[in-house]
Amino acid sequence: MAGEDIDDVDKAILYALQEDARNMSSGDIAKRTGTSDSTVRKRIQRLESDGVVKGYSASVDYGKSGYPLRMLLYCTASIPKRGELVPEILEMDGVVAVQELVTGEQNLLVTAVGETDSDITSIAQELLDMGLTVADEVLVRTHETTPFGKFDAERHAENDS
Amino acid sequence: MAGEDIDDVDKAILYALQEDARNMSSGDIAKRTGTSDSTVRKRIQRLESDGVVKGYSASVDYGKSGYPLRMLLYCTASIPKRGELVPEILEMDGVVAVQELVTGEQNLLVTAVGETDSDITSIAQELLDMGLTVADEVLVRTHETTPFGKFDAERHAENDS
DNA sequence: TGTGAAATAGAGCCTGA
DNA sequence: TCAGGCTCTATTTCACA
Repeated sequence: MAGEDIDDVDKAILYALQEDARNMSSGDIAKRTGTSDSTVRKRIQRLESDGVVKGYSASVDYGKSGYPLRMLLYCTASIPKRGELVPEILEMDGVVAVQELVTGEQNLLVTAVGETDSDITSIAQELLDMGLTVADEVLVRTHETTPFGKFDAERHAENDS
Repeated sequence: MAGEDIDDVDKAILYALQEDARNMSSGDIAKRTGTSDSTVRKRIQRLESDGVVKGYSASVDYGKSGYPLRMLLYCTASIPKRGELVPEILEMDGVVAVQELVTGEQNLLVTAVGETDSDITSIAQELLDMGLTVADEVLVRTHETTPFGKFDAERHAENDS
């Protein structure tokens, strides 16, 4: 019910918070949007309580912090139990992400980070112990993310009067 | 060269910043680590300049903000050009992540977000125009992330005096 | 590591659509 | 009635020693 009422100011806020969630002040965003800092702060609170903003996280280079291995583990779970398993998998030491995929097979994609192969195999073993099948493992060489472009007002400057 | 000198204080900082990069003050982290807030702030600056912390980003629920489609696009690129293409792909409107995979085939994994199918097919077309082959597309039902457990001092309380 | 100046966030109030 | 903007106070940050 808190869905589609995302206007251009909200998008600009979301984009700014994706660019730099820690150092971007409400005043900075206010300057971009032509509003006041208190308005931006209240908008952010609303976006948070509506669940549009789920949280703020530092992006860490795991390689530089001593954990050079990043792997994708493709798992198969029975359909009814798939969703219930996700929180448990997220608690596992070394798992940084879990995605439910809409495919017949290999419907859980687990991203694991570790220092050595044994860290990863340990996670794979835990997944097996939960009753999951680990169908494939792929090593990730690089991983880059970027703010969502459709929140960027600059790039979508077509329909403003 | 800025690699392995990550001590327990650094790990606690990294964990705290992954938990809540925006609202976690240096003082909060100082209380956890038994140091002072100015020490924490200087540590953070060092982690940032060393590239261990790559940035801070808001985690957005794209579904609730009007973009319910999240897809994984598995692409094949010739090995020599693969790395050079990544920045260009990240610039594409709707792409939120690109990963280089260490496999013979399907060695680029692009995560795209959109409102409708045509948003995604548009991205797929752009990838084709770059000379990439889109080998497979998978819809993502849910996507959850979590802080890296090995940075959590609580969970690894074995070798403290 | 600790201190003082500047900036930022949060709560309450007021205005206008 | 409610969202935007203003003001005041408590925190937080930054630069300095």
